[in-house]
Amino acid sequence: MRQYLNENGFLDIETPFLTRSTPEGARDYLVPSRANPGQFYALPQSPQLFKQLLMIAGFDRYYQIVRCFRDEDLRADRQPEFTQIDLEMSFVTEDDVMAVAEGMMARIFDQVQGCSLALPFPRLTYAEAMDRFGLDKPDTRFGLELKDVSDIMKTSGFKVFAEAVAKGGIVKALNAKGCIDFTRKEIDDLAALVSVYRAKGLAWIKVREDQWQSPIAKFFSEAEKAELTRRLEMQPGDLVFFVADSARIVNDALGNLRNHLGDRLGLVDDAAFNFLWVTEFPMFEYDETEKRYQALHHPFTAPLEADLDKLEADPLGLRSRAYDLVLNGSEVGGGSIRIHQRDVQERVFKALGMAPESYEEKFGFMLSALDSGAPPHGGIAFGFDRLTMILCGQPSIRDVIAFPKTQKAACLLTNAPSEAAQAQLDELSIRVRRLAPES
RNA sequence: GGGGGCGUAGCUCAGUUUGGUUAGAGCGCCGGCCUGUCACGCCGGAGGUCGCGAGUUCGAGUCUCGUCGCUCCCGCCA
Repeated sequence: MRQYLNENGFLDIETPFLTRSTPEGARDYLVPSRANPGQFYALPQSPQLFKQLLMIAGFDRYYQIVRCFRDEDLRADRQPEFTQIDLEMSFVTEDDVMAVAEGMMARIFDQVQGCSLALPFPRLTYAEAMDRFGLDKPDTRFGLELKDVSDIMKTSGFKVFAEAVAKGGIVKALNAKGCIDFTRKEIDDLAALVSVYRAKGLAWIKVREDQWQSPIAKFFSEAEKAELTRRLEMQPGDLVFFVADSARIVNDALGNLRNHLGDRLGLVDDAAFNFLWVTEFPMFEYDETEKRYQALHHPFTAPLEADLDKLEADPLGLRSRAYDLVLNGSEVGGGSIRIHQRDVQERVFKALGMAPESYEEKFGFMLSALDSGAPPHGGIAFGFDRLTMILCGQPSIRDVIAFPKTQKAACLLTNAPSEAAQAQLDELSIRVRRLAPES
């Protein structure tokens, strides 16, 4: 990686770990400042602003293999401290960043796996990924694609489907080819699986030679059946699943069901490395709890030029110049072309519900840097641990991290975290509140 | 914050459903044999508070309750 990046004119530059907390994004790890009682540093979630400032300062190709910190709950592929291969380039477009990323992946896979990757990697827009796979990180090692059947179902006699469409939701289907022998219990178990993603049910049709065996088939007209058969390519022996709800729930449920079935039916080639770019992510999503828009990627991502007028008019319809690198259904990298104009950056902050005083206080240094003639720039960061995990064929990120944290973010070796001595706390002007033993 | 799984020898695990004498296997370890295959073979051996604590029972690895830990998932992860 270093060789590749050095050869391509990238300069390795370190950025601070003791930095300031930023409002957007994951929960920060805070570090108390002894010299400034009552004040705290935050460990960086990524060197995002620093690398942008480096671009503005004239370093046109930067990289860093850097530890990042996010205080969120752990998963099989998530540690609270993790390593990114972080890079940024000036005067570039998506294509330039992707080409560098592809070249680096090709080098890594050639040297580590001895396999040559086909370049360039396929690209899929976010909209198409969601439509066909239900997830923004589709595993393209197998088929089983989802099909939207909302238009057929909106007038059907099956009220659950028709009403879901009437309320602005969708109905999608997944044809599990040849799975007609699934037992009632197995189907019930799959229904339980999708209920985790808030799907209220899992409808199904077993396609027999002469008829459909299904709790819902009786609600469909002959015309509807014919159209379903055509669109879902239904053949005798097939088992077709349906979920109706909001688009978010339907995609989440069927997308995860698809991955489950792909694995269970042995459709996944373990030796394959399927890379895929997902592009044109939405700029914002709506946070129901906080009642405001949130950046899907981060607030410094440039909106798609063609959508710029939606920034105020239709924030949810606004697409961004963000891209993710997906490998075998796992997000292994993500980046974007950044905002390099102050007025656009301010409009984005405002769309996020931040008042000028607020963003001036938190990001004033960034805004004034943009004022000083920022070049168009963009970059990407790869999850090094996650990439290594996949390269090693391991199911857990802990398998490739020395001294990993447990799921409760503890280190069993050193017994960290631990209580601090009173003298240390005194120096830091920190008073610890004891939790009540029972509550 | 919520739901599930697991905790038995140094390691990986079986045994728990239907409670019953000395709790098993593979690998590893120790000793011996073999000795032109010191990552082979043969023989023998050491090694376990069955996570912890209560309870039920004549009797608990097995059942009940509690507790601790690990783990997977949902939420969360700009």
